[in-house]
Amino acid sequence: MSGRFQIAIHILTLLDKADGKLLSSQFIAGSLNANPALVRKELSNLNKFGFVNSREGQGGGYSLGKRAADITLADVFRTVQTGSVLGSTKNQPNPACSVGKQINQNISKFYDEIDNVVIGTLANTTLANFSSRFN
Amino acid sequence: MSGRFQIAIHILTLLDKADGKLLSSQFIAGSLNANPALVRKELSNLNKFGFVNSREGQGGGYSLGKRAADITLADVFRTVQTGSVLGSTKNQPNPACSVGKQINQNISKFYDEIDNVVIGTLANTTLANFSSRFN
DNA sequence: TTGTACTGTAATAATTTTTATTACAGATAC
DNA sequence: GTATCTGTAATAAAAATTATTACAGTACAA
Repeated sequence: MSGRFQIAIHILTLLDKADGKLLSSQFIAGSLNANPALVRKELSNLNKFGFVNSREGQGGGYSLGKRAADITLADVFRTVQTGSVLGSTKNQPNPACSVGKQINQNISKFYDEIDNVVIGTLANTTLANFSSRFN
Repeated sequence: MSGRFQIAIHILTLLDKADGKLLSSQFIAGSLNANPALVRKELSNLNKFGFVNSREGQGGGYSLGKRAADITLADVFRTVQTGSVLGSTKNQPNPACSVGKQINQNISKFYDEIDNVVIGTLANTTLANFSSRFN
């Protein structure tokens, strides 16, 4: 997987600490040491899920869209999740082989179970909780 | 993450089904629909961990190095694991920012916890169990 | 109403990671 | 000795990720 989850968490932690004050993508990118356009893209995605508010124009920027106590890391994870945490499952095994024929189905089902365990665990931590670990 | 875990599981399932009979990397690659050299590389890695035996020369090939009931998917996962299941943590945030300064440490610790949950769950399934799901 | 400082988003390029390919030395059976 | 394997390295191709650039749209403020 990419580093998107970490970026999303970082962004949301900053916004929580900002306590309602708007932060610009440039400021956030400065903390992340990443590209403002990339950060805006992630912010745009978080906005789509309602975890972030944005205001355009001069003096604009971003703020949390929900209370930090009402955002779990499972929620955040879902915004960036693409495949399974155990890896890609896009092999195209040989259907003439009895194992090859069934492996994708068996792996998929198994991977889904693991993903659910991960999400269940992530749901135990809120943004407020995570954020409180910073001085 | 890459597709290595799936490949490793696929290989081991084939070897379990082969029931001691040696399989060549070419045969395995045929089932995986992947490259023999890549498969040998993964087999070589599994061998390093003792989960696979190999025999060189004509008529050679690979077999399981332990009983399928004694190999858990957590064991297999460890052979291919590089970073956390939640993604790479190689950002270099701004140390001048109070969040940036501490985020890597906090994320690392948190990611480790999740990885442990995953590994704990994977430990509940043995290769024998997984393999039995195939007709 | 014009300039300035933002977001939103697309297009493209650079980088990194993953996978494939090729090659060949070494081992073993026949 | 020759054919058939493994072991491994070097290299190339492909895919995914991240960075960069650009610019239209929006809002504020002088």
